[in-house]
Amino acid sequence: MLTIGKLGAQAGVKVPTIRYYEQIGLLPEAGRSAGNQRLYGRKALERLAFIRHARDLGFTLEAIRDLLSLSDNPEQPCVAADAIARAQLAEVERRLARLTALKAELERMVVQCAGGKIADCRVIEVLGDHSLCSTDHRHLESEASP
Amino acid sequence: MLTIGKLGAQAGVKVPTIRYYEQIGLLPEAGRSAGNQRLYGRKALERLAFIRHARDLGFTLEAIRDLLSLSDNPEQPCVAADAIARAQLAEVERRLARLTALKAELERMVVQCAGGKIADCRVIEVLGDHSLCSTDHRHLESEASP
DNA sequence: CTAATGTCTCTAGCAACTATAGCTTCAAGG
DNA sequence: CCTTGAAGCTATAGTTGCTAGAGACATTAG
Repeated sequence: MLTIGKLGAQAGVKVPTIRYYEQIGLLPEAGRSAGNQRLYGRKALERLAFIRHARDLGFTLEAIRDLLSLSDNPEQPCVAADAIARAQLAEVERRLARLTALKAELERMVVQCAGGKIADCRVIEVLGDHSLCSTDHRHLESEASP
Repeated sequence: MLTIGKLGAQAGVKVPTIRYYEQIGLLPEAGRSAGNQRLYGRKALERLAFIRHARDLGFTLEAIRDLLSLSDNPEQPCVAADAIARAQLAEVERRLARLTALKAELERMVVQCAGGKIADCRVIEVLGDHSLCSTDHRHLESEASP
């Protein structure tokens, strides 16, 4: 049996985070010792590892909740889990595209800063003036005006 | 003179967000009309565009606060602004690396889910079992254990 | 002049934790 | 056996960057 501290160390999750996961129902309420301390077994460790891993992959806690409920009834078809993974993949690809454009722009900014005064600093200038942006990068304007 | 709505439309920032920026001191308190409504001029528009642009590039509001205070004294050397931009670039590169690994794993998950039952679905398994991860993708274990 | 839209303040909420305070329990050393 | 320090407990509040709602006042189009 593991105390919450050992569990957290093994799963790579901080102690308050484990209690938080229990509080929001991602982890079942743990059994307690005589002195009211939480005790965990192998199943809890696996479940927490699952959550940890999914978080690392960028799944929201809501998506993880869905995945867990799927894995709790393993006779259902795989379609739902597949859909969740596909949605996440699409989201990841969107973020990748954004970050790539963003990186290009930041590199441009950094390269152009020749160490002069702020007055001629391209970092400030580029941030202040949209027209200095690279060609067709439109900075989420579509996203931000709904 | 622009009302807050026009300002927001021109800068691509929602009205409550502008009030929020004023509240946390990123924008100075705006002048008011006879009827107590905020009124903005060209300078406010520029400052807001700067903030908007920097947010799009992923700068935190704290970093933006620093950049703004820099640009308010334009006789200083550029080094600080350069450092902020470089830090931002490094952070973006970290996120890119993570997302790229993540995408590979999600693709693997989606491919392996061939439409069977959950019981044989790798999507769940991959997330639950670290050892099934692709080669050397270590899922931030280093980052998460401080 | 009225109706619709816009703006005002204030409060509360979102995700996903993190931190603090003030206690109790546990494991190990002397 | 006792003490001390780490680890645990609960409960509450804070974080970042907004977003949403309520209820009242201002402005503008027809």
